[in-house]
Amino acid sequence: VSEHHPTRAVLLEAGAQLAASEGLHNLSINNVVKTAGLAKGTFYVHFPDRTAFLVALHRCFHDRVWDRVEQATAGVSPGPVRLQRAAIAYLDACRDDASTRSILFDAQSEPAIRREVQERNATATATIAADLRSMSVPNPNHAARLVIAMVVDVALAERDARRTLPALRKAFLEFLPPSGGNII
Amino acid sequence: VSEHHPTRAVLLEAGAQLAASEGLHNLSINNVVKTAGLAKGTFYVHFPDRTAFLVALHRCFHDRVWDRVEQATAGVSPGPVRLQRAAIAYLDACRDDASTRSILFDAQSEPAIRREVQERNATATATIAADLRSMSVPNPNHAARLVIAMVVDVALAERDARRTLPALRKAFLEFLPPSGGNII
DNA sequence: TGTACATCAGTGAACGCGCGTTCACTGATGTAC
DNA sequence: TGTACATCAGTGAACGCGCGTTCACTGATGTAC
Repeated sequence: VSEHHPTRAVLLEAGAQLAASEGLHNLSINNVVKTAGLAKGTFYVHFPDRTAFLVALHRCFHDRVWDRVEQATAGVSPGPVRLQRAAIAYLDACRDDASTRSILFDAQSEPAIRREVQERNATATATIAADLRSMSVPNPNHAARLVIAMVVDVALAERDARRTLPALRKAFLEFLPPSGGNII
Repeated sequence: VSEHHPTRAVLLEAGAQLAASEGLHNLSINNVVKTAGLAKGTFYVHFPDRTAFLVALHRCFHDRVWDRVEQATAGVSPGPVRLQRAAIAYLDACRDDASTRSILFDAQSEPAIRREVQERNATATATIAADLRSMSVPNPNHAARLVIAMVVDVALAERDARRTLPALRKAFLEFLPPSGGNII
């Protein structure tokens, strides 16, 4: 099975579309192939089982979002500016993606996805910790974890509101140490 | 159906026990009645459907935790001390309750539970906002929301670790404005 | 050019399974007279 | 005290349903000679 087979992409797109319409129970294989306009057997040509599909779906989502974060922070050295730019790029990306809640939050009730999220978060934690360390925050790794918790919460709130929530973003940025609040 | 019927309590206890053993899929009615040692029909004597059961289960959990928070903050006026005491009581209660992850986090993929959590969080937000307001935090309501996000994240981390994580708690308390870190 | 064969994405009927829910029934308890 | 009836928590077999997964098959494409 090629990693970039077109039919595989059709299945993943159908999955993202169903994830957008509230809830993990919509993400049954029956629904996915129906939405994709393919036979049920085709699903198993491209994915060994449902879990593998969910993991692939999550990777797509994360890659999409992470690309935007990297684009926004390319060439910026660790510090408060990079941290703020990363957060804002992340929030904008999540706000624009209708599958955010299902894939980022709900899907964590599947153990396989939770492991995946933890791995991805480890990368993000390291980056944010570098920013915080350069800002002389005492506990950079633990603090980074908490920053992620806040950003994810803002992302989910904005997704539910279907728009940017500037006051909430501002409150978040004010939680960051000293120099915060200067580039928004 | 009496609100405090003993058989009802047996069903809820069985539910809490199953929630403790990783995952919402364990919380099928089949499993609940098997664990409770009752016939399947008995379930429907006490609960109209599965959703109502999950909501009741969540209320039990929340009441248990909230009692401890109120006990820890009784008579303390709004401010940094009350905020810290509430957070610590909350964290201790969640750490000691094996069903924390399933009921606080995973169950939110059920719309009915999410509504329930949002209601309960509204109460908590109001209390925390009062504390923050007395500490002259600019955006008390939004800030309170973010404080909850951090506390919940710490609670889940401690639950997974099955122990208190003092460094993480410290990092959290240091995110709180000025006077923070003085009573731990 | 034509023929024989291999490959492999795609198909869809069929499978067993566990789920949530229903319902006619049981049997203990309480009440009326 | 004994009898008739009402109540209602508890029972468990049965229901239909949608799920994830399997598998023998199709048919288009590529390769060998």
